[in-house]
Amino acid sequence: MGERYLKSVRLLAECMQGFERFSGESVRQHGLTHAQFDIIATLGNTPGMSYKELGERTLITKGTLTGVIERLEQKGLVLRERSSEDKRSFFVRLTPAGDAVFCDVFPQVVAHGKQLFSAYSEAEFDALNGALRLLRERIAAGSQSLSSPTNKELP
Amino acid sequence: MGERYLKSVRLLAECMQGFERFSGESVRQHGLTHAQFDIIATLGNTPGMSYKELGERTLITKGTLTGVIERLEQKGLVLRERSSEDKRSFFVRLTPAGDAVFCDVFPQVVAHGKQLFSAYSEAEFDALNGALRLLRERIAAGSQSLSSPTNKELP
DNA sequence: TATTGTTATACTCTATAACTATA
DNA sequence: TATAGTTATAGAGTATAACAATA
Repeated sequence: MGERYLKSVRLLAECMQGFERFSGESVRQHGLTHAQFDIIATLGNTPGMSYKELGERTLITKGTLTGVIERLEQKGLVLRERSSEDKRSFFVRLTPAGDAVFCDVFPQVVAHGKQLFSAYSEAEFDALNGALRLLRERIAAGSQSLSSPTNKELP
Repeated sequence: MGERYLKSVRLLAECMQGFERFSGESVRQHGLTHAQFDIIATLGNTPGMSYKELGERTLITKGTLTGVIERLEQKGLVLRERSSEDKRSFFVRLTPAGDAVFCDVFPQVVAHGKQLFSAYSEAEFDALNGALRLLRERIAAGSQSLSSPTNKELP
């Protein structure tokens, strides 16, 4: 079938995979797994967040998250504090050491990325970011209509 | 700190993650893991390929690949044949059952995708695909200068 | 009753390295 | 020697479900 958007999806996957080829090596060299770096990168440049929010952002389910955070805590990279508002909830944030790793690992990813994007013009940046921003919007809109079970597809 | 392309990378990751939110559920409902679906999707609509090529395309290392293929073989979804040219090498391809799964799982991913892209205009498609195609090219060019000269070209 | 996070189970993936059999 | 794939190992991620404490 002429499912045209399949090409978009495949392109997206190929680009993401290509980028992971870059970043994966740097991440592993720092003794971090993909899931662990996912957490570090999500917490980086934020004041911290709850397990729930962290799980939603990283697509890591709560049962798994407990273990991943535990290992990062043992490495001294993250900190857990009970929320004062909701005593069921934890607030997770990077320690100074965790922030140092974030700042240390990311430039390495960035160094590859810089090389990758060095040939980009202003216009090409705008085109890429514009296209991705639109896609992200549509994905977000689609997620909403899917998560509510009563919502059927539109004509 | 004006690393502008970091925004592109983040957008790319968010889009990919958003799409995985869609596809992940369908894939798991069919009893496939992410890695297994990765193999199925890579073998789909191809005459088959060697472990080596499969590993390069999916970023799954050879030691892991043995196990993943083994499980897919036990499920009757893939077939391994010794290459007649190079007797060290195997040729892996989907069985009819595997192809059925590919055709069965993919439309479900596609059904979500179709809804997602239903609001896309011709121009928006062109913009997205053009931007992604350029990015893929640049990533490929960057990869060559970094690691092995494995040249992958798609039509 | 619903939600946040923990624990338990069983399995899969992962990196790495040593191994075989071809080349 | 080099390459394609296997095996072994130890650790980590994963889905799922039952559970505790809190809301």
